[in-house]
Amino acid sequence: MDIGQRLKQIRTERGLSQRELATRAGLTNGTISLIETDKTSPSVASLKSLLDAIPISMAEFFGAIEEQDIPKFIYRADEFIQLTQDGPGQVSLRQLGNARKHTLQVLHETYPAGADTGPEFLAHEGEEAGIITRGQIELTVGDTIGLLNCGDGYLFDSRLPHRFRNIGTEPCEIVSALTPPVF
Amino acid sequence: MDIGQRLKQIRTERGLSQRELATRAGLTNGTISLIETDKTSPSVASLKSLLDAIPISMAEFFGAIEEQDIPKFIYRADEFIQLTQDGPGQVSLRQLGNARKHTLQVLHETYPAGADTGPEFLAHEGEEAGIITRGQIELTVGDTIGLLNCGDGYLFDSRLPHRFRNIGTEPCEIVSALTPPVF
DNA sequence: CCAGATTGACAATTAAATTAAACACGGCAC
DNA sequence: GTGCCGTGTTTAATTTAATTGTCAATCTGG
Repeated sequence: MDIGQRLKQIRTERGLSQRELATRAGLTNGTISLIETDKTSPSVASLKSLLDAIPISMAEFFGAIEEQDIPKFIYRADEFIQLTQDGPGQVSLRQLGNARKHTLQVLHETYPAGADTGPEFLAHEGEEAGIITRGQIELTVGDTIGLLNCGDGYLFDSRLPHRFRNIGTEPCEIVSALTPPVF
Repeated sequence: MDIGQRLKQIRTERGLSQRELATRAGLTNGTISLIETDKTSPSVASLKSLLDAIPISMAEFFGAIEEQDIPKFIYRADEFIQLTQDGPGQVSLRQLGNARKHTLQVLHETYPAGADTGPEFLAHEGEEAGIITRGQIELTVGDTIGLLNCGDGYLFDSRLPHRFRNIGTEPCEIVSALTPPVF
C-alpha cells in the first residue's frame, strides 16, 4: 500500500506544489517530501490535515488505494499476523496473509521444546496438513500416534481429535495449511 | 473524528483485548491504550497493522467514521485551512471549514500594512461581503473607491472588478463571505 | 475469601516522525 | 553565460509516538 504515491497523485492532479499543500495543511514541505518518497509513515492526524487541505476524505483516499491494490502474492516474514501471545515456552502461530479473504489458511508454527497443544484434543471443520521444517514433533490423530521428523508431513480431517507435542529438545517448526480457515 | 473510539468499538465488537490485538499486530498494549484514549495519533503504518490484524480495511474504518460524522458546526482557530503561502508582508487567507461541501465560503483575511491584491482587478461569479475587524483598508469596486475602517463592511457582486489595498500602518483583518465558493 | 490471571491505564525510556534550514536541480528572464 | 525563482530532496535538531515495565481494578476458580 503506497501512501506516498497516492498522495503525490492527487496532489499533482490538483496542481498543488508540496509547499503550497504544506502551508494549507499547516505542515512543512519537507514532511510531504518524506511521506511521498515513503521515508516516513505519517500520523493519522498529519494525513488528515493534508487530505482536508486538498480536500479529499480519508475513506476516498484509502478506498482508491485498496481498489487499485494489486492482489498480493508475496508476504515478507515480518508481515505475518501473530495469532498467539508470544513468550518463552509459548507455541507461536504466525498466519500468512489475511485468511478471511481466502479459503486457505497457511500458518508458520513454532513449538518450543516441551510445547503441547494440550491434553484436551482439538477438533474443527475442514482439513489440515503440514510439513515439519525443523526439529521433530509427536502428532496424535484419533488413536494414532506418530513421531514426525524434519521433512515429514501430515494430512488429516480436522474433525478427528488431534494433538501436537514437541517431545524433543530443540524447537519444532511446522508450515501448515488449513481449509477452511479457523480462528 | 475519533480514531480511538472507533478502534475500541471494532476491537471489543470482536472480543479482542488490547494485548491480544497488540501481539497480532506486532505492537504493544500500551500503544493501543494511548490510541484508544486519544493520547496519541498513530502512524498510518501502525493503524494499518492494527486493522489488518482485526481484520478490517482502512476504507471501511474511515468510511464508518466519516458516515457517523456529526455535521461539524464549530471550527477552532487552528483548524482553518490556510489558502495562501504565509510570510512577512503576505496576504493571509484562512478558510473556515471545507468550502467544497457548502455553498458558502467564509475567510479570515489578514492584510499586512502595504498589502495589495494587485493592480490586476479580481472578478469572478457570485457575491462577496465582509466586515473589517482590525485596521483599515481601501476597497475599489468598479470605479468606486472607499476607505473602510474597523467595524465597516462591504457587499458587492463579485463580477465587478475589485481590489483590496491596506494603505494604513497596521495590519488589517477582515472576516469575509463568498457564495458560491471560489478557489 | 484468597491466589492467580486478565484487563486497561500510566510514567519513563527508546524509537520515529516532524521541523527548520540547507542543498541540488531545472527553467527563464536578462 | 549569470542570477533568480520555483521545484523536490536531504540533513541535524526537535517534537511526538511507541515501547517497556508497572500499577490498580476486575474477574475466576479453588
